[in-house]
Amino acid sequence: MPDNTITDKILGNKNLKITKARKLILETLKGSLPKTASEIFTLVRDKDGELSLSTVYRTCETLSQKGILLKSNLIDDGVARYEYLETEHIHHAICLGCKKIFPIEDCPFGQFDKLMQSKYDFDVKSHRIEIYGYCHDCKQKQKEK
Amino acid sequence: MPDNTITDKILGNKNLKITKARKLILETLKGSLPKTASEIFTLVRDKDGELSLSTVYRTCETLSQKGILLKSNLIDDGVARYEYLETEHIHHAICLGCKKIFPIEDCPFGQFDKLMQSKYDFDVKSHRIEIYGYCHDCKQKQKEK
DNA sequence: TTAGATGCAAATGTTTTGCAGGGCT
DNA sequence: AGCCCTGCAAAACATTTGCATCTAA
Repeated sequence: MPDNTITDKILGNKNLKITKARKLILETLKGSLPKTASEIFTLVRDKDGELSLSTVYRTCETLSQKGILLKSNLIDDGVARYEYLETEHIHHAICLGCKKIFPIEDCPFGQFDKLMQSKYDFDVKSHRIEIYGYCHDCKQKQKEK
Repeated sequence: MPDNTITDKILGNKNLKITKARKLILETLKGSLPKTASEIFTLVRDKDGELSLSTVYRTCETLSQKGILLKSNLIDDGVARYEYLETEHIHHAICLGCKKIFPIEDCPFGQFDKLMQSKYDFDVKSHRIEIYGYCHDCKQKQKEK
């Protein structure tokens, strides 16, 4: 009676045990914006199961090291965030006003990796682009000041 | 007898008092790679003056908010780093092996800001590109394993 | 059965803050 | 003089870790 969900496959392929904690965290993060450990903790609790905060930290760390999640500090507020690493390539725009994170589908990076290779002898594994500015809403508010 | 160094001008232009702490920190950061608060603390101490660690934090925070420094968490090790925001546009490549940070002069970003504007109505103030991979040295070591 | 996962509580390390004194303008 | 800046020590947070218990393979 194998209930092979996508989540199970992901974990299985990386030699990771399929546990409640891992499934809950992946389901919480899937298709959503980057979240902090304590946000994940709360979301999981609201949904079904109980997970300790340290398990959230440990699990997110493990999944990040396996390349399933991406750990980042987009907002530079001293809190790490984890996001599901989609196969598609996604970057973010961060509003300096409300600190909201907007996903950006366009990646202008095309052949840059090759340049890094030839010019710096640097093997590019991944890259991240972050854009800082003001979103539509906050732009309005700025004008009102 | 105005000894108007560049540092003084920078501070003056932003309506910031010219204090020992600010000068020391700016001089320490100028033209160097991103540094943590405690690295700055040590470097300043080794050079001339005494600064408390909390002053380093407070000053870096202030200078970041004025756009003189850039605060970042490039390495995702839970420690914030501050760097002097040069007029020229510089990005970084971070080696996943030794965690060293390499400055990259090339910016492939040309007209991307305009796209952000028209497609997302997002006012771009600045952007950051981070590249993760293996530097020349660590590439060698990887092969040896 | 057994290595690996989890929960709990305590420890660690970074960053922030309150308050009193000192320095810049 | 007046307000902002700094030092010190304590507080607040985020994250990690040790150890005992549990669980997936």
